[in-house]
Amino acid sequence: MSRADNITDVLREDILTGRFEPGDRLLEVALSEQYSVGRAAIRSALVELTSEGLVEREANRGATVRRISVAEAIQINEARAVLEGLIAARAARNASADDHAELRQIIADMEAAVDDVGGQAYSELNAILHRRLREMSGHNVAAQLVANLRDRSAHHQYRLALMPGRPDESIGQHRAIVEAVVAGDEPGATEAMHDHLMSVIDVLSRWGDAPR
Amino acid sequence: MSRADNITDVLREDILTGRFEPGDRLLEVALSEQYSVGRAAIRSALVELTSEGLVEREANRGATVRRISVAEAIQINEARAVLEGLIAARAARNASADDHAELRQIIADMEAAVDDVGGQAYSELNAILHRRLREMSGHNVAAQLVANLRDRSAHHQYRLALMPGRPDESIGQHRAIVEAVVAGDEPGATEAMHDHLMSVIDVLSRWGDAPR
DNA sequence: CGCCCGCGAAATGTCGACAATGTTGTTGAC
DNA sequence: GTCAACAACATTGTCGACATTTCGCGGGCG
Repeated sequence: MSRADNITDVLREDILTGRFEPGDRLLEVALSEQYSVGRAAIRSALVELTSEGLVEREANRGATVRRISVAEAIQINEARAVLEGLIAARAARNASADDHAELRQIIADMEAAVDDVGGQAYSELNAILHRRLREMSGHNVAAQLVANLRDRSAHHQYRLALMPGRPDESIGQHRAIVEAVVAGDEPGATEAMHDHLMSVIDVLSRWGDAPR
Repeated sequence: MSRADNITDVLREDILTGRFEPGDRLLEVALSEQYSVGRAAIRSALVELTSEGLVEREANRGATVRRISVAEAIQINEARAVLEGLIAARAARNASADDHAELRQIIADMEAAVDDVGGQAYSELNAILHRRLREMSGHNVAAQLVANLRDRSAHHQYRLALMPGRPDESIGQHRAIVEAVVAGDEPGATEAMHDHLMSVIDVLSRWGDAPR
């Protein structure tokens, strides 16, 4: 431990990986000791994470890990759907032949990982695919917004990855996205991406407010 | 002056209204004296505005008002286009009869303001229309993202409003948006909003890199 | 017995001073 | 005359102490 370089990234990671759970209080002095950095650094990190939507701060009452309702998670993924639709279109326009080969390889790896238990490998490949598409799109503004939205719904996303049979359902959608991108079909890529995220939203809304 | 309540809002406003111009240095001590608040408050505000994309900070080198290129302004408005498309669809779904009347009134006011010199009145009505649509949509996530994107491209937006004949061009698009929303036509509202912002992008790209 | 006031602990907010870092201007040798 | 090392300055980053606010607890009063 004890890297004072960028405490914000460390704290963000610890929130995303579940080291802190939604609703947990984030006391400045406690974090200050825990990460062995000054309280000022912690404050700065909390301000930044607040405007990223990961932390909630009330005046004079401290900070907590923001609790994301299922309804909000749905909205987040709706926003993702349209933004990633734009990204997919740009990826279809800009991707090189090398990019096409890489995307096809990712799909092949996904097919191999579909039957893995836990879905760990598939989940990572899913993250890689989306990230590479963002990079290929060249659309920095949309890419950054999506990255943030992904973080904000990370907790729900994690639980979703655990659903049995979920990889089976999404592999076809991923293949459709890549095929449209490789074919340079911009509207097709947008629509395929849209369909993919709509199916995520579908699962979320089926959850309603049952578990947890 | 001298309101220490929320220095971030004051600073943001001063940047958006051109009190500080892109590229201007934002020295902590100078701002601290100018607004009569502690340096800590200024630091906090700068961190927040940085993650909003309005301010740029380099380690040990200070903060400046972020310079937005025309290319980035185009990306910002592309992202806005898809997000506001989502918002328009939700507004079409959720707006009440009172909302419909209010939207029609705004369009009527716009028609009356089209010939005003300077475009000041029209520009304000434009802001009101978009803001009300965001509120009617009930889609908080998209609404907040769009509000931020609007701030980030405010400087270019301002110059765009000065273009002669611009209100004439956009009034029809605004009318189409409102008509689709009032009719409850979700895809139509999305498309009308998309067309509207695409015409903004069109003007921006025609600018290319000529002026400034 | 219940309500209200006030005290105190805990946490955040603020301030000032100092350390670290980057920048600029100057001096001196080649 | 030019370039490099150095010194003075300006600015951010960090730390510690103090002020302020909030909330819980308990005692006193009706």
